[in-house]
Amino acid sequence: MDKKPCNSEYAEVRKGPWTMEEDLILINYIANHGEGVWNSLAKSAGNFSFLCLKRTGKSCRLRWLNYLRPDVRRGNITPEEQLLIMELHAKWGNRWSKIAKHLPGRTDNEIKNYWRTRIQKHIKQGENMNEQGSSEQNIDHQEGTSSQMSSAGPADTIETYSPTSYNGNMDNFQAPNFLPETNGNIWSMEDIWSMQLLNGD
DNA sequence: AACGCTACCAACCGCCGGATT
DNA sequence: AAATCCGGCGGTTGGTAGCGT
Repeated sequence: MDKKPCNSEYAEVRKGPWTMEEDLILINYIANHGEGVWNSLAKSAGNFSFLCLKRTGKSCRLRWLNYLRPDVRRGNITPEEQLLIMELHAKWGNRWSKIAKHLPGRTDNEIKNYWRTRIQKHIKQGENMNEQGSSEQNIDHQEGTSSQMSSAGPADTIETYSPTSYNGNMDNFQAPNFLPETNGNIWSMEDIWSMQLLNGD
């Protein structure tokens, strides 16, 4: 599938991390035209702005769904969410989007990452323990990996995004006086949305 | 202080299925 | 009915921050 773009305007397609400028273009476009029709979005968003959005529709969709959407919840998975993920995964397997629908604000990508990097790892560790028949001690694998897991859990892990420019208080937020040299990840969603508001949209 | 390792996350890739022509 | 287009999904990878030695 994934047909090759035949249009010359697609000759150069940008890849890699999104910049704040690109985020703004995308947010602006969706604010004005709504979600969906990603391919045409990708086409017209380039014309829509003085800046060109040389991204594929897929890339735009992914960026919006996983990061820019205002209702995306960021930060730690709560124990309740973790439990739910495990339950639903036991039920449905790797149907991440399906699972995500039961976790408001969480994206399939986030859940998938969470599963693969944490839960799956701990399950494997648990299996290894069992294989070794190790009764070495009741190292709490699974819940107990939870010594890590739950501590990696809600309370004490770092907020996913902690941009230097935003201290959590929008009143004190200072908009930059220029668009930073495309290191988009410096910016939090709050920054971007506030920029959006400043733009008057 | 420097280096190596690990964990985490954003983003890309390829495939699939539904919609449209 | 067949071909094409497009959005969605799951798997994988690359970059990097954080931590330990």
